Amino acid sequence: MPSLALAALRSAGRHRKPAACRQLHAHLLKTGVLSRSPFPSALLGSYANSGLLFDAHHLFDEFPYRDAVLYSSYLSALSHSDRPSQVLCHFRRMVSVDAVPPDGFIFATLVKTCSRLGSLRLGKQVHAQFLLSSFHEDDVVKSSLVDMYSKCGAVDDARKVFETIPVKNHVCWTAMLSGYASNGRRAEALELFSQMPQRDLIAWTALLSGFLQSGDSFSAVRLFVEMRRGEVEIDDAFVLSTVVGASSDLAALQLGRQLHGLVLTLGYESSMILGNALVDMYAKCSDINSARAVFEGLALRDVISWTTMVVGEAQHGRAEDAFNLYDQMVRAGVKPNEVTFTGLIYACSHAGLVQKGRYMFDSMEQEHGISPTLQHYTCLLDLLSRSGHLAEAENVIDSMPYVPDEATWGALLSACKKHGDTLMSIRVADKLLGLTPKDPSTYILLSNTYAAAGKWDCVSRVRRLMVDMEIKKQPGYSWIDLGKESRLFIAGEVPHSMRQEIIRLLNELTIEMKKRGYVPDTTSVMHNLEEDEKEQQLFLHSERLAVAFGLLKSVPGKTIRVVKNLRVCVDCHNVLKLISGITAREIVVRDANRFHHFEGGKCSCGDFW
DNA sequence: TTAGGGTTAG
Repeated sequence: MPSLALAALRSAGRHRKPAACRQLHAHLLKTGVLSRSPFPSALLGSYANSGLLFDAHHLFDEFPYRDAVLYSSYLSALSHSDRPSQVLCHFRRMVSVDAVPPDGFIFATLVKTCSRLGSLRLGKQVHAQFLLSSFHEDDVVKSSLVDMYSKCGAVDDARKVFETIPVKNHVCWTAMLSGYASNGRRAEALELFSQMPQRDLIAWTALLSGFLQSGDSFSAVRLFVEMRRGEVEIDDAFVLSTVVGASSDLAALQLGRQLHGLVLTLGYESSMILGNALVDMYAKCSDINSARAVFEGLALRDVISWTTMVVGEAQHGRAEDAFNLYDQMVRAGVKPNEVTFTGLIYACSHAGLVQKGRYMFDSMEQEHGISPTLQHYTCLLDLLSRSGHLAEAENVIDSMPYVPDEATWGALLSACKKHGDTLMSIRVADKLLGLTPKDPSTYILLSNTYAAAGKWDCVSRVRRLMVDMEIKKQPGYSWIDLGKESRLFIAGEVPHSMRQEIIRLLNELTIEMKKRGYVPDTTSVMHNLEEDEKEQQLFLHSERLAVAFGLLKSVPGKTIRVVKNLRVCVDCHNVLKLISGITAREIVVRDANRFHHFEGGKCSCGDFW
């Protein structure tokens, strides 16, 4: 009978059945076997797995004796929880109060905790203790060390530990593989992958996800195609979620649609996580209506489902929809998290809803107990400064409990420029320059600010810094995907094969635009050029080339979707509005910051971006 | 009782 109870307990934990765990707890108490090993640790583990961390705490605290096995279960449950740092307090208690020395199980859990905390320093301390212990040959601990070093970015240290494992199993191979791939060490990842004795689905997923994490979404998609050609059976939703994430990143709508089809074919449409990934994919691929349709079809929605949709609506400029969703979410009893509020304040910021944004910022802490992070302050500052409340925005920086970073000062500086406050923009630019920024766009912003104020000595200082730090202005490029054909356009470079057609169309459109009052706005061109040269530069901005290509090549009447790596400039924004009116076509542009839906001469952002 | 792969912002 006890073995049946044990099997039931493990099953309840594995299948996350909290009610069953509690019933079994009562049963174990009644039959008097609760204190008999391995019931205490098994029950504790099942409680933790089923999300009943409070019951697990209670069981642990009330237990008459706490040995290494019980500690092991408990620390493991804490290491997987959302507060892994609690492991450390209980570890100290284990050693000092209960005088239990750590064994291999405990070491593995400690290393896992360091990995979750992202603390390399602590990880090295635990590693040193492990080497001094009598468990120093434990391969499971070594595997966890490989994973910890990989996740903390110390890939070479991971490799050193990896080499000391005499018989390598799937787990340590995958940990090492993931380390190389997620830290951008592509060649070594592929080399290791080719050496693996067996490549299971987890290894493929790790490699694919590693590429995605290191920003190489193209490789991730290529790898998925290669995987599909082989004999690996997709029997869980992990790899699909990852590759759907890659198509979001690439804004590859056609690919995303195909993957959605595959998800349905393979029967994973009920996976919430995959559903969340699809919602995000459609939103990021500019098809917000499909995102909404997938969201409405989700059988179960967690905070990530709601937040993904809220953020999607916000980035598409549909602030009212974002807030309606938020109200529904709260009514449905789902507790918002810090990301939800980033999305909501962002929605206000991009719709000029200053009062509402201030209110959301306050309610985050007062009504939901979420302390604002630096990012929330930056969002608030962005909202205030964009709307012209520059002094109040600067005041946010002075009063917030964080040191402002490049993004914070950058947001304020953009707003100063927009509102023509030269004195303040110089003051902010000086602060920003003192931070030695990393982002090329910050240098462009600084250079433009100083140039506009005629501070040429500062302009040359910024230029020198760019040369010294080998910072290059990122060329603007736009990408258009017409299904059968996709094309990349770089600013100033018209593809030879279509040169005449594209230039002719843009010229014709310019004539019509001028009839409708278009005057080129060259303020965003930074070089000291003559006015007509500046206009020529604008004329060849990549998004215009891509839209022209779309107008020439796509099915008439179909929405034209373009992705741009930088922000759309003021002049292109005016031009795209006009083109959408002249050609009666909907044009959707995803730029570095948000989405613009141009239709009938207007943009969904209300010129507020 | 311990170790590998998945979804939201930036």
